[in-house]
Amino acid sequence: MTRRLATDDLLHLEHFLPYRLSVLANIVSATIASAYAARHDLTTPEWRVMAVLAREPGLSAAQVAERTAMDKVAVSRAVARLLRHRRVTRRAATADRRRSRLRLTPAGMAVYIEVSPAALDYEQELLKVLSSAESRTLDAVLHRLLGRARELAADRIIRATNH
Amino acid sequence: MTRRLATDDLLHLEHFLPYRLSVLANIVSATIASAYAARHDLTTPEWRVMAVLAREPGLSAAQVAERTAMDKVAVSRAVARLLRHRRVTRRAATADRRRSRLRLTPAGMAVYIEVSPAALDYEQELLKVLSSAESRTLDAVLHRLLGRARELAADRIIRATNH
DNA sequence: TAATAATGGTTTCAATTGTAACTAAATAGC
DNA sequence: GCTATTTAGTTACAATTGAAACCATTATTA
Repeated sequence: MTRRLATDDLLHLEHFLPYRLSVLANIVSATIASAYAARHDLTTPEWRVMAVLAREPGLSAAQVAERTAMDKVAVSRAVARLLRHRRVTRRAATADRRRSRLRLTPAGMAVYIEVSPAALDYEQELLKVLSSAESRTLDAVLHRLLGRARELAADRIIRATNH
Repeated sequence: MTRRLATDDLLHLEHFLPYRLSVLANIVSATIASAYAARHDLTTPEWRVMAVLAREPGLSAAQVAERTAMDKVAVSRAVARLLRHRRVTRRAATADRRRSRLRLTPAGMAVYIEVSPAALDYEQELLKVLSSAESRTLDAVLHRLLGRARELAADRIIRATNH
């Protein structure tokens, strides 16, 4: 008994995981950005660069790119703005003079120390609607989904490259 | 016994939920887009508009915006492209001539019917790394997080407006 | 050790996106 | 019924982003 192809068999946007992830991530990022963007004249890429440099001073731009999942152009632009605002310093690495060593200035650290708790508060407010078991599951699930998403993305790239 | 403020107390990007959501959503969206963008000359906004029109023919642009979480400008641009490619039709609503009624053409439906299973396959591939219990939890958790994120975003807007 | 390739990072140019201003039609107030 | 508002959607302009070309330095290799 074959059925006609019905729209029910096809994709329903509201239930489609990629769409839901995208909407959630956008609203969350926009809300957080609205908290620091105006007050500190800080973009999301800058904020990410600062966050990794706070924990690992002396990283190069490429290392920052790795840790923030940004591309090198985005890092370059964020760093340029941070330099102009005297929030980071840059000097050439002694061994390899192509490579830079980036650090937060005290002023940069001060901004980070002020913004960071607000961001963490927001995260806590968001997680209030989950039980601690759900939070743990979410943590594990996101970790595994990200790994899987990277695998699938790599697959595609190989296929696309070999076209 | 008070401790000095350490970077451990501050935000660690890799563990920060908003950051992780953003990275995951981006890689997932980019992978899916790479599947249909080149093959069908279709952008993500167009794809979303098509997906809702497939299920609910005759929606207005504003209704499409609601259901896709896009703003009206993005919908307008996506619809303009879809009209040019003869993938949707538009006529004015009889009652209110400002309002449009949008429908997929057979050609538009054909594209949707071709792309849709590939997108659903991708979703299944992604979810393979989760148990069915985890999938169900994720579903519920995303639903609640989205509701909460909307509340928090609304809060901010009110505060921002009353500055 | 000269020539070539690879790497780190920046710049340029085009495409995408966001914000505000706008047009057209409908509704509300008087 | 005439003006003021609101709503639906588009357009214009600025800011952001992405892809490719680019410069400088280091590594490779013949």
